[in-house]
Amino acid sequence: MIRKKARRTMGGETYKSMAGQKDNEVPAIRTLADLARVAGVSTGTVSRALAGKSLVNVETRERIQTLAREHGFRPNQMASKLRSRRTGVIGVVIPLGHELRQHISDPFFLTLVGYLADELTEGGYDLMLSRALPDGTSDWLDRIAGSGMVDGVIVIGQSDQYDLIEAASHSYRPLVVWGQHRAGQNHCVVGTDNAAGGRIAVEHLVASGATSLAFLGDTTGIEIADRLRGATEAATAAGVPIRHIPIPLATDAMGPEIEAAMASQCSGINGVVAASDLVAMAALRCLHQKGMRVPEDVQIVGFDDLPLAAQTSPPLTTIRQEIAAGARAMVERLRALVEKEPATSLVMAPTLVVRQSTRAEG
Amino acid sequence: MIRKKARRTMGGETYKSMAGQKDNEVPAIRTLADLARVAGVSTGTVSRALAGKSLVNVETRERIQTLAREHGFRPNQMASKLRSRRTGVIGVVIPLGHELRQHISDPFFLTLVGYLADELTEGGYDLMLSRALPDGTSDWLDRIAGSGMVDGVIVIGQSDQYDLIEAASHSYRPLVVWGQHRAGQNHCVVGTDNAAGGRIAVEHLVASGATSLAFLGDTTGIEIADRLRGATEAATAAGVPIRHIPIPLATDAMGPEIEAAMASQCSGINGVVAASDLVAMAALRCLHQKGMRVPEDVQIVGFDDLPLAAQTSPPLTTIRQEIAAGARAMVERLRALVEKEPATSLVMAPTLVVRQSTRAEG
DNA sequence: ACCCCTATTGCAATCGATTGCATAAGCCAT
DNA sequence: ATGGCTTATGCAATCGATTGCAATAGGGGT
Repeated sequence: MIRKKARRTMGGETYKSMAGQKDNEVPAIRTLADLARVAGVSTGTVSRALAGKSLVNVETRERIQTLAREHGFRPNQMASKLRSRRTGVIGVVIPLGHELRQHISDPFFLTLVGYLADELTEGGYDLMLSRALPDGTSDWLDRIAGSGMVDGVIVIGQSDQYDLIEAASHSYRPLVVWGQHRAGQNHCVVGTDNAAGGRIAVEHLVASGATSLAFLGDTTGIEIADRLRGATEAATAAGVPIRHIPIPLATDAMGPEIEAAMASQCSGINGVVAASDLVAMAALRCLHQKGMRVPEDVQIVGFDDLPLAAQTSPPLTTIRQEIAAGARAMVERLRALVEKEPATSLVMAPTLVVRQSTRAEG
Repeated sequence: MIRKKARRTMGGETYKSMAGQKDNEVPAIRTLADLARVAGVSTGTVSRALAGKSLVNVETRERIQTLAREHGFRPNQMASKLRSRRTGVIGVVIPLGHELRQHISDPFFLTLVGYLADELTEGGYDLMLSRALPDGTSDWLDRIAGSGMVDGVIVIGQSDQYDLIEAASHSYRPLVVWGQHRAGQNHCVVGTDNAAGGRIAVEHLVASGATSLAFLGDTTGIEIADRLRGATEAATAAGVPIRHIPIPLATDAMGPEIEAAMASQCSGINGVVAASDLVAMAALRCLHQKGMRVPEDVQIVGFDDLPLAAQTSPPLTTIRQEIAAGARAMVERLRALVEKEPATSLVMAPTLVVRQSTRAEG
């Protein structure tokens, strides 16, 4: 045990004294103080020079900047952020509340993450990605928000954590959520009018001849529940029957379940509203295997308009969510909140993108 | 000017004194010192107690931990990381060297990011996501590696930055790259044997009756170039002609270009090796529109085996890359490197996944 | 009764950059 | 020549947690 202890200590020492000297002949400049010594000025001046402040002499500033570049010096961010009380990092969290099987690699989430990464990088922020598995303790949001590591938090999808998010938003301000808006809610949300999306989908199906509908998708997530609500309303208004088939949204488990569900419950259905493009794709494939033609025998409308919706055969008619615009809006709002300014929620109108998985209207 | 200065100072003060008091009646405990005062001990003891060290009395430790939980106190990570010289953050970078149009939301990258997020979170690390647009200055890797914000860096895809990565690996150790392995390289890489993948694809196509082949995909990325090389070797060995059609891999621009390319160059082709599943999907759709049947008229083999490869119609025969296993391997290796232990590169064997876009062999 | 030892706890230096304030130098006007 | 002003720089406190070392108290052995 003593030996182990000794070894560890020595290891630490070795690390410290050798760090950065392996491939550099020069003594390696690691801190502001090092650079200050080389430049013959104080650390304060170096700090100001590197920050490009006008307080320092132009000549001095450039000399120091050149020196820093030559030595590949970059100030330690940890120290900087500690002192300036600003991290320049935004936390992006995906709560996986219902359906633990729904992996973080869900295409919709990842597409949104991609756009967020672009927007945040553009604005000089870094992006810290976390997945949260809410358990009983329910401190997943506090943990990341209160860690002192991030200036603000973006939550992608409310899952079944709506109440917790709403509660957290009262004490933690720089918080923007992708999801469903409810009247009177406190937290700033950006999302799509899901009910309208469901309605539009059904109206399109009815207009192009569908007479017996199904809604495919589990409605634990409140966004999905709202899509079903809109779809049901429109179906009722049109006098067309609609059946709800709550298959899970998890990518990997979708295949078998959808086949079982469709085999047993879908006889006579000629119009399908899918909770997402992925569900629609699974349905497409399932129908194809059963020898049903799309859109001749059954019409399908997806939801999301992911890039790959245009790549299926037939290409998918779908309800488009403006993911890129949404990402931009979220970052704008979060920045406002970080600056202590107010921000209002945004509910975007969904649009129908007609491709070839439905017939022409009329 | 004086007024402005004064205002700024006051603003700062206000922020400081009011922070965290908005929704809390209690004076809010923000620092170790605050908690120490409440608990009647020193900050050192609190620090040790929260870290769960055995040095402190069990009783005291539990009292402090309870107190911390009650007040929702969480130590400031910036300070902690500064002192302990360990950030617990891994940087994940996607260099977009060739093809700036290739968005960060490329499904393959994002799938890998998803798995990495899972693996890293599991291991107690956070993940900082960056996209890098290498320009002339070429310091994108140093910038993130030397920022002091991360313990290590994972680079997803070498793009056309192989030399820069190789160079950086000499001075920056905790670095693991997803991509192509070259003999004698210094940086630790995890990836697939791309040449073997190309070879397998061609062998399968030939075995199932293809007599005139095409390879679809731009080969600026060295991984893709290697796939083409393997494919060409196998075609030559089998005495079957193969044509290279360098369409770009960018998702959005793929549609039109692939159609133009296939229209002009693909007459007589009955076997296609795609550089990725996405390219394969585009080809699939294109052929479908032209009335060609897959696999009866043309057979297609994709590359990657993304989850959605099973969802196309017909489902895609493809060369599988072990993305999940790769992510795990990368994290394992990175952890070793962070601990100053050696790590060796890993080249995984690709496997053929036969679905319905190719005919039965023999 | 005295000394040694161990289990706890406090003290203060430290990580590295930032920034308010003080200081110094240079310049102009009186 | 002196005071006022601008510009440039240095000094030292500060951000908040960690940790080596010192100090204290209580327990046991002789």
